[in-house]
Amino acid sequence: MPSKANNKNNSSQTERGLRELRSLIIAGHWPAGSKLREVPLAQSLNVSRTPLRSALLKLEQEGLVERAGAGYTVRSFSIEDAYVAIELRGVIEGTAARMAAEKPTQQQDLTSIKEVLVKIDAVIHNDAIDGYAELNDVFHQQLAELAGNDLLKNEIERASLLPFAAPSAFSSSKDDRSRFKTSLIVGQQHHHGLVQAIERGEGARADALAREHAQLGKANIEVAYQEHVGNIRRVPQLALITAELNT
Amino acid sequence: MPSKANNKNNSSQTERGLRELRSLIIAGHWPAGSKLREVPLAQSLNVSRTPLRSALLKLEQEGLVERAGAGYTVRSFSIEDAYVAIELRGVIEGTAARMAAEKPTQQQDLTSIKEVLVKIDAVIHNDAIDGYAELNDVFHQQLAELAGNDLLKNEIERASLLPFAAPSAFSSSKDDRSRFKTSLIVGQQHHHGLVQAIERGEGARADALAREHAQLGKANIEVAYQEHVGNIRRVPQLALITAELNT
DNA sequence: TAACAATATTATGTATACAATTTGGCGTTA
DNA sequence: TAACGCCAAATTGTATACATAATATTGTTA
Repeated sequence: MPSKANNKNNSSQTERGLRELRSLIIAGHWPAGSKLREVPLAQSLNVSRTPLRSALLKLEQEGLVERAGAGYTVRSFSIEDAYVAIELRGVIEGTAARMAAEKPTQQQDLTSIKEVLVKIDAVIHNDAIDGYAELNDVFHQQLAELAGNDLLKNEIERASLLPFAAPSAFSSSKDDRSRFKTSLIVGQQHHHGLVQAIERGEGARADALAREHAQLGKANIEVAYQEHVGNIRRVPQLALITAELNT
Repeated sequence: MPSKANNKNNSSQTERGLRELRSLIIAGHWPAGSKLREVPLAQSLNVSRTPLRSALLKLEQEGLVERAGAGYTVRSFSIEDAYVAIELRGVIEGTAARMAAEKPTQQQDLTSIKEVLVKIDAVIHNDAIDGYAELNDVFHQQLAELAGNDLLKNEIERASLLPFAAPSAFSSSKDDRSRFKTSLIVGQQHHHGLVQAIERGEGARADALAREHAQLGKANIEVAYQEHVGNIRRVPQLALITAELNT
């Protein structure tokens, strides 16, 4: 029987538990700092303790939970943490963009990322902004690959893991449609500039554009935060941000 | 009985297995790409499969092993990977230094890092360069804390995990003592400049100095690589670097 | 002889019983 | 009454048996 996907990555207990636990945490199902008890957690997720512990180790690596003596607690994030995470993603993406620009690049290396650019142009032109988030993620993924180094690509993926740090975080806000469309247009301008800079070997420009591009994410989070202050649990990506600073 | 350290972090099976397995891998005990079988590995490390699997998950996070279908293989690194890892550390440390400079800094925040500076000055003046590596690590740790954000501090630590990426990698080379001492003197100049830049709020300078400081690591690795080409297994930090590019 | 498929073997994935440690509470004592 | 230490309960750490999936091998067929 031709089962396309290998079992390990999709339907294993570890993977199921990881996915469900991750989305529960991101959704703010537990207040920051909550202790996660293995036995009741395993029961409610319908897995045994062994795959649950694997999932917890993975989530520790992703930064969503942290050890506290024995066992794990849900990690708490301050709004400053969110800014720092976005800043870091921008800095690392900038490094990748610079390295991509500084190495000899063939025309064919840029064909697929240019196709994504065209698609995003169309999405914005048609006001079909629902499809934007996915295409934006693809663009950033392609960008990460242009430097031609797996280690760097992995670090970019890692820097995009936290829910408020991802390139497409907050890209579906419906509160202020005109501000949001402006953000899309400016962001796409950054995208075009990035590809052009890489094509021309302009490393410093590519770096600067990637960093400035990440600033859009900060602006988005800031708006979302100001609009929902005192009620941030309503915003999916802000659910696990506590108003106070964490120690 | 006053056991100072908590058991979990030092004498647990997981921790023991992790430490031993890590040092075996770093020492190049297995050729890159080797499959790590759980049962024989567990036997040779005198732990059961459960803590071994925890250790493997941790090592995957550290980047030393990677999944390959079922189970893990020893990750292979190219010399370019080493350069990228150092570059990344420099970039992230640079971001931390910049943020430290850009935030209001009290005099007292800098007292402990300045003490480290004085100690390193003494070590270099006395030619007691054996103590340099440890003090250098402390300096970089203090630097990571000056930005005042745990998330950033964690990322710096992470970027310093790979054996060739650590701040003090190659800092005990005995092949070319005079070149090495030059490297120390220049590096310490960077250290002084970094603290001064942070003190004066010169963010761009702090960033640039941290990046340039990391370049010393690249230079060291390059020398070690050139000297031992075809025989890199002799150099501890280069043991798991394959001459060829990895796919 | 080469390629495919069935099967046997070996590996990892999972569940659970047990051990060791942590944690909270209670009682005693200064 | 507060603090210390001890004890008990609960929780995580570890080992191992079993289930399931991956891999190698062997036989058959074109």
